[in-house]
Amino acid sequence: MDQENKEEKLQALRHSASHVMAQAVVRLLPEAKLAIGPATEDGFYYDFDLPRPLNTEDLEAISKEMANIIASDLPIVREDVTKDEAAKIFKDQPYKLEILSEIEDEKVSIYRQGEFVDLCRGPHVSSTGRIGAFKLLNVAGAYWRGDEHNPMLQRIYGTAFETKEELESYLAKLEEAANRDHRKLGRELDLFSIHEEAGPGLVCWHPKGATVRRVIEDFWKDEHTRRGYSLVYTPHIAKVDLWKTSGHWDFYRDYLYSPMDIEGQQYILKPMNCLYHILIYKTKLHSYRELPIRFAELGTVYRYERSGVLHGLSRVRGFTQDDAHIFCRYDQLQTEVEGVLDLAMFMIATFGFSNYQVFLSTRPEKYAGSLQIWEMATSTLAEALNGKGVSYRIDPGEGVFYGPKIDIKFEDALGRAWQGPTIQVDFNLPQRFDVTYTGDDGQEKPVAMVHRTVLGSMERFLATLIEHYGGAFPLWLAPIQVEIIPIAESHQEYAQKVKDELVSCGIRVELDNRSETLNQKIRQAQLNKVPYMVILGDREGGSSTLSVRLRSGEQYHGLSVSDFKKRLGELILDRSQSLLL
RNA sequence: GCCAGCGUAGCUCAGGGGUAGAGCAGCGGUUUCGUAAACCGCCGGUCGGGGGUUCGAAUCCCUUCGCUGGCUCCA
Repeated sequence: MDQENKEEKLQALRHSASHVMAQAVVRLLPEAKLAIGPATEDGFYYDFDLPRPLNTEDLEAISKEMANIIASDLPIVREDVTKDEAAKIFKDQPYKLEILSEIEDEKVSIYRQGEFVDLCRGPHVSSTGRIGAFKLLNVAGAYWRGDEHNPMLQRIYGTAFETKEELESYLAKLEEAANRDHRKLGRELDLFSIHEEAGPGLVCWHPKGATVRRVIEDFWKDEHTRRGYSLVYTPHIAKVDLWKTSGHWDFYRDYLYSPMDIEGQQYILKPMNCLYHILIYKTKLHSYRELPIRFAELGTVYRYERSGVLHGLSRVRGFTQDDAHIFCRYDQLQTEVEGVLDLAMFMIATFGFSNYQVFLSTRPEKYAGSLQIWEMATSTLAEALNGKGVSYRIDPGEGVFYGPKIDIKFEDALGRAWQGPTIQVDFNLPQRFDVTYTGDDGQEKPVAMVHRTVLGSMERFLATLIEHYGGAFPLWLAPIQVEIIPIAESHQEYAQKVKDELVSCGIRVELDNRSETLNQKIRQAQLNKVPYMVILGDREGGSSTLSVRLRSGEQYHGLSVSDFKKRLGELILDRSQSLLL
């Protein structure tokens, strides 16, 4: 069976499972009002308006009742009825009536299974017995129609598959994801912490996490310099007037922290770096010959995020963007965008991601700038993508109000999508801040401005990397690259010598001098996911060699220190994903 | 911010009205070991904070902070 067909079948099965769940809920809590219950990418949910909150025991009871319904194999039958008839059937179901009132067709379809009936477009499996294996996962609040002004409903999430084996492998995947959770690994591997005393969403980088971050930042800076960017530094606060001029004070206020008073002037923490880059640009007049100018900065910004959305490193209140702004002529736009795409692809590949998807977001309803300029910029972005041979999907109307954008999402080792590079054209700021250059005709012209980030933010990117690698960073990123393990005290002198030699060529080495057993030391190094364990005993000391154990289990014996050193140097230089010597 | 759940030692967790427990970690010893946990001992918590009910609260109630899963949003 082809993939698409199987996918559709699974959707129908899950949708039916959601109906069965609703039926079970109504049996147990007859006052339940039904909202909606679709299939989702990996399961299904149903939203209910219930007289009381659900708890874990309820989920068990609902599961049991669902099993009964499935066991009795009720046929699921479709009926087409007029809207009036439907209105009678659902007279006690206000949410269904609301949906009904918005359907334009004369006839609507309803699905029945036993005593249960639901307004539904379908399709469904033919009977409840066809639902192979299901599991209810959790209960969550959800606003009716996703609008926070509407009442909050209770949503039950579940998943279903044709076979028990598929369900179990899905649950195993969930468990794997939980094991790779960057918050868990961040603590276990001593990478970072967030403190209640300091405030939520504010991250402290521990030495090991800071090392990973520093390696990435150094790489980032080198790569940007190589590609014609100029690195800049700008302050963390600025007068609020700047943000009033930019329009952020009006459009973006919910994300800004309250101003602080400094000698009678109002200052805010900067929520973005672009305005400072514009100020730098504007310190002098620019000729068309100087463009493009590319200012890059690992700029730390602060945004107010509602407490409920904070999440580990991936949603925080203070973060460092790998930001850059390109000031160019419109005729340079395509080349510039192509350059950013090149850089983005290079970065994605270097960090070990192989699958990604590209989206081009076009003009939204509310927009700045003229139609022509939108048209031009959007087609320029499209041409840049075509020019690079990148296939992409269009996200209609999803552009920012100030210009169209390209978003790249990449998939991690578990197939989950993460927000990656974005490239945004901006018509708004150059106009508001009068950002111009002098053309070859001596006339002042508006610059084309591009905001772009490749990694997103250091915080979120590190979260992605931690989960992608499950904490087992490739050699070039690993906070500790080599753990030296002397077997007994008598080997410490040789161990120190080996350590010094590796350290002298820039390798990050730790020597485990503790009075512990070999097994214990290996175990610790394994748990810390150190790429190489160098084991030194009588054999090695006597022959001036090394025994190396990889965290993946392979072993090498009789290596010379110089060969090991040389090989590590190569692997690090290549930013290799492999550890094999 | 909203709904639900959860906060007990550095970590993982047990205990659910009668003066706080385990394992790991840490510390002190002993052990000097060949590829994922040596042995013995010790230290460690005003049970997130505040208020209340009670003779008595980690336990029940209220409130506040934080975390988790969602909703909304997003780098």
